[in-house]
Amino acid sequence: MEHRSETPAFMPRGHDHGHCLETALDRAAALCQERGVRLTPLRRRVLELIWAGHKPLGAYDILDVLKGERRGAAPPTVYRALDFLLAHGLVHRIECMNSFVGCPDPDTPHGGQFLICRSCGLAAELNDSGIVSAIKKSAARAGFVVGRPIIEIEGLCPHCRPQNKKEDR
Amino acid sequence: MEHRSETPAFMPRGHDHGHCLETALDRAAALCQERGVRLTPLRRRVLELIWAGHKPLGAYDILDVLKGERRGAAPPTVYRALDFLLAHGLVHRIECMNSFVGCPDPDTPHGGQFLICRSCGLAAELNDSGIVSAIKKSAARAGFVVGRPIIEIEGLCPHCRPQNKKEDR
DNA sequence: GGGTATAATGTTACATTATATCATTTTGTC
DNA sequence: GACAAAATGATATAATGTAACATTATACCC
Repeated sequence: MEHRSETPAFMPRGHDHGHCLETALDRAAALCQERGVRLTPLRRRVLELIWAGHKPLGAYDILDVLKGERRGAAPPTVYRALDFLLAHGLVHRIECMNSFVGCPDPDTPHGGQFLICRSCGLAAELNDSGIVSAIKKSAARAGFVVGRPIIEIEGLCPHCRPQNKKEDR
Repeated sequence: MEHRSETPAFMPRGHDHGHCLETALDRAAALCQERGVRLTPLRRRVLELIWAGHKPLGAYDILDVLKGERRGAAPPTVYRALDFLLAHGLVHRIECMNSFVGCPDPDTPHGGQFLICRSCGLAAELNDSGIVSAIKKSAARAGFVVGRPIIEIEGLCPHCRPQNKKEDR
């Protein structure tokens, strides 16, 4: 019924983020290679900026960095790169924050469900078939055919919730 | 496990929308009375405009109408009324559309799940405990405490989906 | 390697959505 | 009526996103 990924949804506090970043960029390169599309330096850089952490990043946050690095960086510069990354499942858009977060599993197309901590701002992606099937079931009862479900769950992550019952850290 | 409301999620095509509107305004008035808050003419008017149909309405769509009715209507006029209506559960915000839709059941505070037709733009609210519990269960597994779940499901409504198996219309 | 079509990016302008701030008016209460 | 609080008016600006066209880079064919 439910899917368990190899890595925890919320990474432990002191985790080796360099590894996350490197893995993400390598997978992106491989995926673009396979699909015959180009991960240009700009697109790669935007992906890298988004993967700077596990907090969703706004388009204009990205732009602010790019402005210091490229001559004519402007909104379309960022939005076009984001369009590409979104189209290839390399990042997801967090609607309720107008922000973007890296996808840890871009190989198969999917929507994903997002846990967003209201305290520290971290976001984690789930891919739980139980949630999706509950939605499909309920929607079907209303005669509705589900396309893309947007699921963004605001709350408190394991690091920020009051009594920390989690073993790690 | 699941909740069935008395009215269907998507109203039939030729339904008596005047009834929806009247009911919504009456309930809003009663609710504000109970809570000792003021449903001023402006707030009531904004609610009425949102309830003009079952399609989510943007703040600036509302503003365009208000501009023809009041001297100094400006963005804050609308956003303040919306803040009030949101705070009292009279309307919901649809994040993925930057739009607002009337709540058919404002008496008890709730988030709701929204089915949004990509063809005709109609939106319908669900309140399915199965979806919510699936989310809570999956989130708990990640050590996450759920606050407000945002669930917006894009797809095709009973009127717009290809083979219409629905009895009504 | 040069020519050509396409993709990607640069550039400018503008559209849309939302908030901050202070002034004024209205309302409830004494 | 006087006063405090709430609501609205008014102005400006911030934040987010897109349209349109020019230029540059890349892939492909010969």
